[in-house]
Amino acid sequence: MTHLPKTFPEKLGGAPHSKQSLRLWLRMLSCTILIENTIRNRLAEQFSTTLPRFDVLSALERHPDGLTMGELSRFLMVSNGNVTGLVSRLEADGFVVRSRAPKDRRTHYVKLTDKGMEQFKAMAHVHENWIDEMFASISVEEENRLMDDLRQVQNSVIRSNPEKNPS
Amino acid sequence: MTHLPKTFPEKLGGAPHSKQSLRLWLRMLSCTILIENTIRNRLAEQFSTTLPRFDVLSALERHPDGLTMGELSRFLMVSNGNVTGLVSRLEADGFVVRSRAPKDRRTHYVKLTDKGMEQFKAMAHVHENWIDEMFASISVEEENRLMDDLRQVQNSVIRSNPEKNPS
DNA sequence: ATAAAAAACTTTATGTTTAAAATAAAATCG
DNA sequence: CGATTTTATTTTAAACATAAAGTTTTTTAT
Repeated sequence: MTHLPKTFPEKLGGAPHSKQSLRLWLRMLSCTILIENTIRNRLAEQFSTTLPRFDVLSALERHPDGLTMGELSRFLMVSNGNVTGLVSRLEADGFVVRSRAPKDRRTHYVKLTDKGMEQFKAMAHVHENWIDEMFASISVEEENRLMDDLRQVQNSVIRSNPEKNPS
Repeated sequence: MTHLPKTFPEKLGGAPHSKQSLRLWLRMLSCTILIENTIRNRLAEQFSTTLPRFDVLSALERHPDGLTMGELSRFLMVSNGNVTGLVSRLEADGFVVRSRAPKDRRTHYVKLTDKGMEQFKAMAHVHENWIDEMFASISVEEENRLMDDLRQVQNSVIRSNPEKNPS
């Protein structure tokens, strides 16, 4: 169970890598949670904000022309109902604004306000330093290799799910 | 204060790997969310359950002697209050049992019931197949490399956070 | 022995998240 | 044109999640 036998009894026809993929997935997950929790704690301590709020501001900063609610939810890979609540709270705090599109009155465009941009910039710089610190003992070669391999994983996952990509 | 090496060339001149580490982190994150969402959707469709519930059952299956609430929350890397609610719901549904320790009456041991074990086994097999499918086009070499590199990342993150490891 | 501190867990308040249902506007079609 | 369908978003209800404060029990230091 924990140790692989010397003679690896894989079937010829394409048996998977035993539990190797599962272990890899669990390591990816714990690694991600570890980093996420670190960022979450520091955002709370130093900026009194939360990771989802930071993620919304970050997404909007990368799209200066604004995003619709649906685009935002797909970009962040969360449900659309989730985005509604987050944006409402951020709007109440003056960090973002919603505006209806003149053409299609169903769509709402969300944009950063000046206050939101300022707040994000202050956080982004520090946030990037946290990431740099956390990855400090990873060499550039390792980082490039990880980038490539993770891209392969993304492609593999998408390829394995032909019909619907999860929201 | 930190355990950074004495010669830390990036500290002086400027940006370390530029925004390379940030990009890597964002790719790790999107990759993880992609897989998580896939699993979440399939657990809902095929077993009418949720990922957090599956995670609890999975953790308990790996610890047949049971876990305390605190051990469980640390193992899953979630808050202790979160575990209380999850376990309460799972207990109400008959998948787990809580029992007080005779020695230390503060601690509650959580264990799988037979029903919980049966339910988990049914899900675990299918779950492993999902993972295998998602990683189908990743070679064994890539998987091993990713395992190693992600271990490096874990170590790097832990090393960068000397005082408190995030819960 | 007794008070203070620590540990294990729960509770509370707030916020996040999802799936599903509801609403509303636009596009399609007969 | 009017009916249907599709699209964009919001609302709802339940579950999930966190931090902080509270409860009970054990340990430690007087």
